[in-house]
Amino acid sequence: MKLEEIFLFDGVDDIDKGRMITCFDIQRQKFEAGQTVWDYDFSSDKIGIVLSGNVSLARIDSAGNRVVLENLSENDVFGEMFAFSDESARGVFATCEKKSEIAFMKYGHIAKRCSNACKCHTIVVENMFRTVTEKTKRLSERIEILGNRSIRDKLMSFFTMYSEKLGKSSFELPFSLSYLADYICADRSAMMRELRHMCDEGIVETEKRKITLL
Amino acid sequence: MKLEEIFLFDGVDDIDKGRMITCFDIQRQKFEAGQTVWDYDFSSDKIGIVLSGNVSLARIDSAGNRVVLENLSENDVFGEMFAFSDESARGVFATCEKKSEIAFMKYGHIAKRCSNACKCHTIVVENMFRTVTEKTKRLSERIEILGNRSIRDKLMSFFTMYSEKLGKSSFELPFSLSYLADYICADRSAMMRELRHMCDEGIVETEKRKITLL
DNA sequence: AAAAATCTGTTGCATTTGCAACAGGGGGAG
DNA sequence: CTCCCCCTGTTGCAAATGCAACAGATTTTT
Repeated sequence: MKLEEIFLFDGVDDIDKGRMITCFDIQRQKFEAGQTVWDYDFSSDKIGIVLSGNVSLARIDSAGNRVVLENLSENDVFGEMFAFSDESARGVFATCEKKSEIAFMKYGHIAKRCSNACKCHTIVVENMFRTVTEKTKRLSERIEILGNRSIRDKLMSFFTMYSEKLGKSSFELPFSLSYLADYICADRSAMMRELRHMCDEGIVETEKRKITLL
Repeated sequence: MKLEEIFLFDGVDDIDKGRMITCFDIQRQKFEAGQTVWDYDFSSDKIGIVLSGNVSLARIDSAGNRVVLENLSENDVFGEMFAFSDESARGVFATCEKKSEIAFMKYGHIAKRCSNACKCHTIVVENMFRTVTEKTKRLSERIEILGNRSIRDKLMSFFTMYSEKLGKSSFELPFSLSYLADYICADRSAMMRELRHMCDEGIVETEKRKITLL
């Protein structure tokens, strides 16, 4: 993806876009699948924007458990969480799932107006705000799902939300069942078992990744 | 709390503050404990800022389960999540825990520059951005905790995070054990039992709300 | 001061869940 | 084609969890 296409510059006219890209001092960097983009052990006010590929933000605790916080794809931002905080984000890692390219820039360039005080900065801040807000929504949805105490309720929450989003009671999962188990933070085999029970009871119908709510 | 003290206006000089408060058309409203501030069934681009008291944002699903998404106190914002979205936020309610006062304003006033194009608008947007970012962090932390599959791991995640935040290995919980059980989305009695086991194994020491990590 | 509400703490029991282990199928790489 | 990897699907078993129910302690309200 080109830097000009980053969501951050939506609504900014081409001439200003060019200026801002220079002014923001954006670094592009390519990563291989499995590579760690950076860990947050050293504080930094850099943020990353995914230009291509897939990046996942995860935390690994002292016991070695890995919890995926976010899955990021094209035009998603990460690192804003730590831009302000003085406390370090120990144990948080950004890892590339696929071959990916990422644009890095200092958060300060967005928040503070540059010395030129260009008008279009306002638009950029608004775009950034919109993205962070959407992220808040995604995280809240996830909490809503994880808040359920049984696997069945987690699945139903997820299915219902996804089905409402698509406006269809029958749909194909956008990812593998393995991934779904990770997303709802449950054991895969236990999830499969529960899915089977739900089928038996006539609550849903499943066939591979195709789910139908009854 | 006075409107002048809202985080949104941090860094804005007094004269501009006064202007903006007028320009933003902020409505103050008082609520009793237990009262519903609003439900998001009807879409709206209003956001709320808690001036005093406590407000909790929760979702109630079709089965009647209640999952608290956020607990808000003085100077916290809510509703930004739905300011952009066209899809309704069905089943999300903001409820006052205590007697509370809330300031309402249209999101549009923050994001778009007003016709006067006052310079200080930029500061306000930055403040808003900072708050939303902090919220993102809070939500991520919660996901990290809920991501653990056992109550023990949830507790350890929470205790470790909180203890690191305070820089002490011994601390008093900022809320009741009942509340803690809700926060980690576990059954209270099961949590108490697990807490006892952890004491027996010498991992922690507990006495009422006082926790000591060993 | 009495009454009500909330919080802490405990127990038994049925159910759910995680874990470990295995097997077949499909797709991509060499 | 063959090998390898990942995904789907299943099972037995031990352990963890939720649920319901109870009781004393503490706090708040009347």
